[in-house]
Amino acid sequence: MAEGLQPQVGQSLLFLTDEQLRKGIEAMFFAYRGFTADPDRILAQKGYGRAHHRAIHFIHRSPGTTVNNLLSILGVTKQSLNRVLRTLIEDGLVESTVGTRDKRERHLHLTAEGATLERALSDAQRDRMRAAYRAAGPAAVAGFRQVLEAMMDEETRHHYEAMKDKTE
Amino acid sequence: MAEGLQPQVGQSLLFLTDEQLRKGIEAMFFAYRGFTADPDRILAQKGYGRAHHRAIHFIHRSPGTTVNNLLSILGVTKQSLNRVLRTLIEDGLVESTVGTRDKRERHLHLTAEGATLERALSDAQRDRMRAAYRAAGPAAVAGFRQVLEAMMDEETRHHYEAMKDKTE
DNA sequence: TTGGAATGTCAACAAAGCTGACGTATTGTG
DNA sequence: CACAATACGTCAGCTTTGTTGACATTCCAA
Repeated sequence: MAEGLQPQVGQSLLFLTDEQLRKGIEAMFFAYRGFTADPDRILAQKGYGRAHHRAIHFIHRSPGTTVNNLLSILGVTKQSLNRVLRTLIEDGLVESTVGTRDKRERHLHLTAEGATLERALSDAQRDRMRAAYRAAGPAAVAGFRQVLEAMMDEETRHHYEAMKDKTE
Repeated sequence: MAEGLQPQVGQSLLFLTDEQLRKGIEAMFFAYRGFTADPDRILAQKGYGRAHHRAIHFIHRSPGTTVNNLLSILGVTKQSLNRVLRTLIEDGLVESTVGTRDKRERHLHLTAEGATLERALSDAQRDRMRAAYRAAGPAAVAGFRQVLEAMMDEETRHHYEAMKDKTE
């Protein structure tokens, strides 16, 4: 809508045409399906869904995290998260312990069984990611990350940045 | 799980470490939320959801497409798509016409009102995309697309490729 | 011409999001 | 201390969007 109105400065803005943007949008849609396909298959066997995967991922990522913290990372309501956490705790994949400093808080950890599932899920997802990275090469990967980061909401980017340097 | 076992060839495989892959996975998760946030707000006002957006997008993209074709692009069941299409048709955003050659088929088009909503949705989504592209630059965008394409399922990539060159 | 394949519709159910209300335990503050 | 705020859990009820199963219509080929 806007691009057609401005003169192109050399060829440097060709990547910003509506057509290029539309392709990017569709690429994002189709790629995200591939991105979730492998874990989805594993989850379906166990009777879980993507919501369980997300909880498991971020508990693994930040062991001992509180419910509230998880809530703000996932961007869902506590009722919604609670439904998922309850089943994971009942099934013995997640452990919830009362906080020592603040007893209102619950600290979340994966049990051995939970860690096993986490491993299976992230192995599957990483395998595809690795294949894509390898096919595209390091320079493309850097660009990939740059664009994704620029696409995030301001607040979301803070969560992302905060976790970025944890283990490097 | 696998990376630690192989010797790194110079520094060229550093981008394939589990840690790098994990960051890519989280970037994908967080970015996708941003990617859908703007259209979601518009849709919520009108009482629609993401499924309506996807239908509208691809009908706009391929006017006259059949239900079956749309089905294979979207990767959902016909019953699920049908519910969405029915409301869009009832609300006068989409027109369904019986096929002339094969009367079993329905050909789908956007009405003027449907095209207006499509415009609003894709403007919003493109605005964010454009900002991200502009911030990252043309080289990063090329890499972004490369990695996304490599991440798609084989069959999905065919859909993507088929639509790629339609208007260029 | 008739039976099977393809296309699309209706019904009922499940996962996972949401809002709103409320209970309980704990913490912090005036 | 009294009381407000915080953290968490839960119940009820609704919405979106996916699923399977059953069925009507249409086409095509034996």
